[in-house]
Amino acid sequence: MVQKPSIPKGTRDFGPEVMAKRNLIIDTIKSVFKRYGYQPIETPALENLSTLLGKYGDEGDKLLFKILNSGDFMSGVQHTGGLDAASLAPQISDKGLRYDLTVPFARFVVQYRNEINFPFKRYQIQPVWRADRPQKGRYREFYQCDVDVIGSDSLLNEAELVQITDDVFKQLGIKTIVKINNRKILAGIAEYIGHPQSLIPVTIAIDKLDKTSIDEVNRELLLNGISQDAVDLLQPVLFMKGSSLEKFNQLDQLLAQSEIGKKGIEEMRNLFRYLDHMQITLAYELDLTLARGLNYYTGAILEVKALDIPMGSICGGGRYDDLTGIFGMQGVSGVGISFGADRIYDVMSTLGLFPESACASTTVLFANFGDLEAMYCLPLLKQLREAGMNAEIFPEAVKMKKQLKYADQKGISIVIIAGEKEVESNTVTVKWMKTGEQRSIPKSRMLEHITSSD
RNA sequence: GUGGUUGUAGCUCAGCUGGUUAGAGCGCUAGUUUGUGGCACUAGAGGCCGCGGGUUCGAAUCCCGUCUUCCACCCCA
Repeated sequence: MVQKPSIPKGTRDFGPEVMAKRNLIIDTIKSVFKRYGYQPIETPALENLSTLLGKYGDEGDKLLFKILNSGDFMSGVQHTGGLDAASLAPQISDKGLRYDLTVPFARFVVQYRNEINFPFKRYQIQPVWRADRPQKGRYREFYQCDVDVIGSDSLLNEAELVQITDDVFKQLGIKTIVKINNRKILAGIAEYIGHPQSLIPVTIAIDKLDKTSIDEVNRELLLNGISQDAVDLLQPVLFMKGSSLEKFNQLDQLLAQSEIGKKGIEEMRNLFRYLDHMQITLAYELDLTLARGLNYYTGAILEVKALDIPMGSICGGGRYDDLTGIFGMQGVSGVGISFGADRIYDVMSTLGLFPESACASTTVLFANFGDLEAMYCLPLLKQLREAGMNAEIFPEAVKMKKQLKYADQKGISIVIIAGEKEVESNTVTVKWMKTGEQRSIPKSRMLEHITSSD
């Protein structure tokens, strides 16, 4: 045998059973998006590296898949800077695979700004690629399902996104908690502890609080040049207890001197007020330790975690005030979230949340007894399909045992048996696979018999 | 990018400190049942022991490299 074929690390093939379940997730998400008035767009897998680079921080840049230029791309290369990847890469690659859907969307908005009707509500469900090292719940190619509304500052949008996650995860049967925070509050906290410049290291450090100990976090803060006094000031924030409303009241005290902090608190108060009126059924809370790395967020940030299972966030997003500014269009604010279809799949799969019916593709199978009998079946087959039923005929006149086994494994619920006897008497035998019950029916009444028994 | 881990039949795995024809369960095929799936019984097929190199009289087993898997970190969906 030749060497077995394989696929690149971190990528996957999806067989029919897996696809059925993936589609269940994606169809659910899509239908919810539509119900809130979002419209679909798609963008190319490839983007110019210039639109991708610098949007996700240094870490993100490293994780970009870069595409080699076509043709004799080495001919014009200057290697005065040495032969290392860093100096060579910009010379031999000017395209890359998209890293997420938000940045391409910002590019799209700027590019078509004159044709877009603002506020623009769009959804986008496509794969993205990251040159990460794969592990559980982390792939190099995975699907994101993004909803964003751009061109509106209203916090109603943030609230709506929470409502959407509520709808999606309720429908899929996943118990979740939505963690909400605000970059402005984080900035206020950075001001409060006297390190307004160190917003990013501070947030990254406190983001780890749910993973490591408070001592670890404090150590990291000190390592990043935060003074001991500042770390001491931070402690009451990290240990803040109580309901979201109680936390707001405490923050009022702490951040009284910070304009941006007060703005953040006000935003969150309003958001939570909206949420109260939306009758959200899943849990949501203010979580001051939620940071999120993507550095384009400026306002609300949110993340959804599945309860009952240890897994990274299955959904995340936030408000970005100036993502389009990078592409030369100022003053357009957007907010959006991204559902991780692959992680949602993993969660549902390990929790056994997929309904059995998710896999059934065909409802009715006609057994094949030979050419003559098959021709007897063909008009009946067409009749079922026209009635909207998924039906097929077994293509070979092999033993019935084999045909029934095929039906059994494919989850087909009804088998129509029409052999010599049935052809002669102008009937069909209808067999229900689940119960084993079967009945002889005049062929003219087959359709109503099958549809009425559903 | 750093540290670790894994790879044996289609799948899940066993194979002790190197020693003859590499095993099990499930699945698959055929039969018991010439027009009846699941259950049962019987028989059978199926392995470059991830790939490449090395040590040895002898390697699935030891060593090196490589790819892959999974985990922790980093970061994230």
